[in-house]
Amino acid sequence: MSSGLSAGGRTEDPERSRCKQDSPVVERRNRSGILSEPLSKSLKKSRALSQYTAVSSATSNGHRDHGESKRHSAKPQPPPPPQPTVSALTAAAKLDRTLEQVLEGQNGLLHFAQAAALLKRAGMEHMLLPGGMGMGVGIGDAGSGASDLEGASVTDAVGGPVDFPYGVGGGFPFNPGLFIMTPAGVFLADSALHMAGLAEYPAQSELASAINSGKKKRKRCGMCPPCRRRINCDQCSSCRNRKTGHQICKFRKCDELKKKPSAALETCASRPVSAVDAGAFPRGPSRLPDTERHTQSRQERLMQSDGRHRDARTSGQVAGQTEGRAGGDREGPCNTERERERERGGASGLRRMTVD
DNA sequence: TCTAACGTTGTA
DNA sequence: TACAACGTTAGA
Ligand SMILES: [Zn+2]
Ligand SMILES: [Zn+2]
Repeated sequence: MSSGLSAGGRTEDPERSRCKQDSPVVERRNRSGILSEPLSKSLKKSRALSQYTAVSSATSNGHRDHGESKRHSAKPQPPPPPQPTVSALTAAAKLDRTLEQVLEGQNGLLHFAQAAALLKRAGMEHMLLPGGMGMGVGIGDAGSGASDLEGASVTDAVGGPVDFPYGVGGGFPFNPGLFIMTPAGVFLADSALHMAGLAEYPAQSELASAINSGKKKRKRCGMCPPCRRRINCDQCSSCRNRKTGHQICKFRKCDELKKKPSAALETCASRPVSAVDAGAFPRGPSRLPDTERHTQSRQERLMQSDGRHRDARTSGQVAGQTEGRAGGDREGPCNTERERERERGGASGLRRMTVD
């Protein structure tokens, strides 16, 4: 099974083919560090996401037989681990995972820290706050929390908005939800600025506008379970069709991106992404209106049910070490909020700030 | 310039 | 409604 099958069906991806032939167990890592499973050759047809989802629990890791079982009756599992040979591989994978997880966690926390720092600074400048915003800016925290941040979102790591360690600064609650972190920069929700009395803070970037207007592509939030996942399942249609589909593995598709921009905005804007996860905010509609989301329904469900539960680590392929790579998607926070805000009222959704 | 991935569109 | 493919954006 694992080995040599060249792409099963359609065009074989160069990536896969080359790796596969080598060894069944070989981890195929691309420049980004994303691992691709040895795609089962058999997988020619794409299975519906629902299928992936459905089975996931059962197969967590050791159970699923390689591709065969999936094809047969068992449903294909999504990202379950490809356990090729396992032993050595596993060990290596573990190391990788740990590493990347740590990195990721740090990355996420870093964003928070950055955002917090920005806000803090801004607050000080504008409000003449005493300096002690009480937030040491969790960088330090990041370090500690990072380690276990694996599947959890940053928010989770910090305990949610309520527990946000950064504390309150000068009366300004550093609620993670107020920060919109994107690879392009850190944005502050309007509400955040208002709270801090910085509503007038300049800096709305063009980028924000562009994204809002839909001209720019949104980016992965980098914090949701799918984003955290570094392994390409190689089983989903996106993976199998990577060449022509140009889509990221369904299990790695950012939750935010799965939502329509407008929908995403609602979600994000209403409450912080992380906060949402944490359940800290009452948040109204966690679900987007059908009209708003297309892909979301199936994909989201899929990911939520599967993706969230089983992390990349579980899956077996560890993906990227530092995902620093690739074009396009580095981790960043969700910018969907902006869009949403914009729909609601204008472009004042977020303010972008720069950190020094 | 290449690759990864987002967004859109078309088809089943 | 979901999948597949294409075009385009974007980072390295
Ligand atoms: Zn996949
Ligand atoms: Zn995400």
